[in-house]
Amino acid sequence: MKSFLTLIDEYVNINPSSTSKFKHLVQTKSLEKGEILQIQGEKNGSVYFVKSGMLRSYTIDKKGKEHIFMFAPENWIMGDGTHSDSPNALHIDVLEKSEVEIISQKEFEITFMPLTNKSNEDTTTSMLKRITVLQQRIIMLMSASAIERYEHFTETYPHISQRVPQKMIASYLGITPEALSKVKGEKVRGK
Amino acid sequence: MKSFLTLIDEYVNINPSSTSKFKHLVQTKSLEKGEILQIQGEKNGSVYFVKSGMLRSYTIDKKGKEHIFMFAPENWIMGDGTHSDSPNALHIDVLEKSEVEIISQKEFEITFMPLTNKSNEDTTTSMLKRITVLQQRIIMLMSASAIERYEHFTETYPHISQRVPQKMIASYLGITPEALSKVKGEKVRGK
DNA sequence: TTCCTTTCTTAACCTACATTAATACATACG
DNA sequence: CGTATGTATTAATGTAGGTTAAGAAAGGAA
Repeated sequence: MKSFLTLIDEYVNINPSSTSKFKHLVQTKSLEKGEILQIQGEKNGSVYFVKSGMLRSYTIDKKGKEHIFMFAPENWIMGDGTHSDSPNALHIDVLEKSEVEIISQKEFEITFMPLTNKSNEDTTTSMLKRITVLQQRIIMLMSASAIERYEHFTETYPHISQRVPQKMIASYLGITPEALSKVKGEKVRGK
Repeated sequence: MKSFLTLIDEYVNINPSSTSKFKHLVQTKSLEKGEILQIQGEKNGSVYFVKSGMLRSYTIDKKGKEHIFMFAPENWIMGDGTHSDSPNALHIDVLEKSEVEIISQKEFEITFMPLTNKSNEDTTTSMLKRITVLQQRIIMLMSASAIERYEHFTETYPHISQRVPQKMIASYLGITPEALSKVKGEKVRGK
């Protein structure tokens, strides 16, 4: 995955006339662990390219329970997933001290995505990939047991599973930390 | 949602030079209930626009259990969701006698999607919508009980829930038909 | 280092949903 | 029409994972 500014540079090399038309859309920022970037239900959505560190997105349900939707370590893009004029579906916050590039969701959709569609096929392809990943997650949730989902997660995202607390992995998998600890123990011992 | 041929017509009106360059990509077909259109794991993926009737997609897990992924009634597009050169993630078959427009997934990605991106923003927007729907389904699976998911489904897709057998709704929700029958009964009586 | 907070584990008990099986009902078909 | 096949309901029993609670381990800050 390329950063926003990288994609803009590539585009500007091809269309030098538009030199600084795009760069001001993107803001580079340092973020501290614990910072809250956006709130579920509000409308100030942005899209983040993570240069270093890690972000996460999550929902809080009616019973007050937190469900992690995704993790975004370096070189990932994190966004709300909904359209820019509907309220945010997700909270987004910072898990590790991070460097990010930020663009408002509206500009991302209106200005940035059409631009990348012309200079390369990146955006469309990455949306297709995203859809595939979401599909697989749904299939997992419907058909696999807690321990199977855990093993799939650690195999698919080893770099993430080693960096976040286990209770967050549990939240991503849709189970409680106690249940995860239990099934892990059962597997190691008797299986 | 517009049919493939409608989108091609709109494009050809703007670019008359390309008149019959695209139409031969799309095949219109009548399908009988029970026909199997594609098999999980194979590589002959197509994308279907449903003019009438209904299709469904589903996986079969290791234990042989079927999990319905989505229903596609008239004016919906049904596809595998994966990239054209990876094996199909899903089975697709026919729930009701249907009329469909068919395009191979490869042509859909290479020829058709770029075309619609130029003539209108339809494809990108509809991919964003698709992502939103998948996200909501994941959140539902992680945070809502069986009866809550059932009610959400019947409210969101009343036209579908009245046309398919209840056991298929259960399969879509990720529970057994027996469990669905039970929670519905409990709700009607004591609540 | 020491204290404090967060995270992990274990265990007892509880609940939502799965499994199995029997019965009733509906639909299709020869 | 009657029989076969698919669908829905109900009930008995099983189980994965939730809840609660407490102690152990690990990490952070002064």
